[in-house]
Amino acid sequence: MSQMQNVERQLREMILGLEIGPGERLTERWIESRFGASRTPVRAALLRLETEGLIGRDGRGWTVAPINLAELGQIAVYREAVEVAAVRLTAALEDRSGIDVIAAMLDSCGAETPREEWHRVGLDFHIELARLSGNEFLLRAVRDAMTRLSRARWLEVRDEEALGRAWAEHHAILAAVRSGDAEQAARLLSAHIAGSRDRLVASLHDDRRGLRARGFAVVAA
Amino acid sequence: MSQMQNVERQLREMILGLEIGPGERLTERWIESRFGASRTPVRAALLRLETEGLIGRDGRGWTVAPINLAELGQIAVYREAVEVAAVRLTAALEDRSGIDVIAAMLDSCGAETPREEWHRVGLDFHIELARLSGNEFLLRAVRDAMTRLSRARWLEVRDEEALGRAWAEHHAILAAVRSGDAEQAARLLSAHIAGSRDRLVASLHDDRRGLRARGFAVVAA
DNA sequence: GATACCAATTTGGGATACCAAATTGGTATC
DNA sequence: GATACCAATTTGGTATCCCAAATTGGTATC
Repeated sequence: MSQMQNVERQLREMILGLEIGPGERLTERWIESRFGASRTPVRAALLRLETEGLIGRDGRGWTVAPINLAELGQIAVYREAVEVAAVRLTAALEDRSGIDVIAAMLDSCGAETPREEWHRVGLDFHIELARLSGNEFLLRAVRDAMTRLSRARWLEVRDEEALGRAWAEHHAILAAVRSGDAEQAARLLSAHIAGSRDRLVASLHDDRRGLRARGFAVVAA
Repeated sequence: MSQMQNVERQLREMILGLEIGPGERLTERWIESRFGASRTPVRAALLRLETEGLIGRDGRGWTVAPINLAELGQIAVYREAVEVAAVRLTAALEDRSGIDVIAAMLDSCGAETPREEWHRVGLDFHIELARLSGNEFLLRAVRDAMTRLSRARWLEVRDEEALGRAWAEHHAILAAVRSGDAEQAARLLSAHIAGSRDRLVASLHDDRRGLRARGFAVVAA
């Protein structure tokens, strides 16, 4: 594993895990000393994370991307387009057995499952569903969208009932795809994404003072 | 303009302009001497072009991305999803006057317009149409897709009739968007993209021997 | 006390040196 | 003539050094 991949992976995890807060300033020298790498791999990693949208340039200097409520809305539109396209492709496949693997992944979450696991499974559901389409670009788009949504979803206040509803909606989508009903799958997926977006934006909007108090930059919609 | 941006821009133009052929090997030292920059900005530029899909790693070393017919098919599916989503958004806008600017762009191409200009306008039409949606992610996706298609479209054998048909289809799409008929616009755009893909892949498939003779790596569908 | 100004520090951009792995070219052996 | 092997070269990965611009902190002036 090269130093650049090392720095990239660890820095991404720190950002996605909110160990480095949204809006925080980053200096190449700090990263250098933090991970024990020289500036060359550090800069390479920063360039890559920039294309992922996790960090951005702030004039001279680097900044962890803030939580941007308007952007979250645009991402929802974007992912709806690509996820629906992917699910339509998958529903038209002859072999849709990959669905069962995803269903098993959902079922691995129970009442005592830690919150981190729910979070990961919730993201992976959409990524793995897109993967079944066999289209690399749709998959990449969904993965990219989920990466950008990851931090916001982590900050979202979700009760037991919301988790259960998402779980049920996921299963309903899978059932539609399994039966080959592309229209039904598209309908359910669209509704799921729209509802997910509404709850997410509403939650962050309501909590924005608390988030800012924690040092997290939140850009209004 | 930083050296990194300089190298990135010039190298991108050389690749998209086929001055460096698909499949060709690149060494950091050659780029360094070619553009008079040191390795630091060269490496930064290579990392960025890699995320654009224009170059890739070939174990140890860099390779200009080959023309991949299977990939072109996947890109068509991807761009159909995002372009249709964008056009639906645009058709629902109150102010759709941006359409006229795009129409003027199309009309600036006439019988004596050089081929390069037709090529550029053909790509920009889709990018600018996506921009009207106001969704940054849809725009980025379309721009990315058109960048990846650019070299292949340049290699496509297009007769006068094909150019005229594309021009007419573009105008028909604009007319549907202007009238606010999202369904019609989506239908026309889908058909346009599918037809465009079929002609492109067929043309490159038929010419693949000639392309390989020119030193261009062509990966079969 | 406010402000204009200057020096010291910090920071990102770039250049260069070094290294290990891989490639290459030639040579000796059979 | 084919092949195995070794040295020289090439190449990407990394560390380090230098520089100009920007930021900062203090100081002198009004």
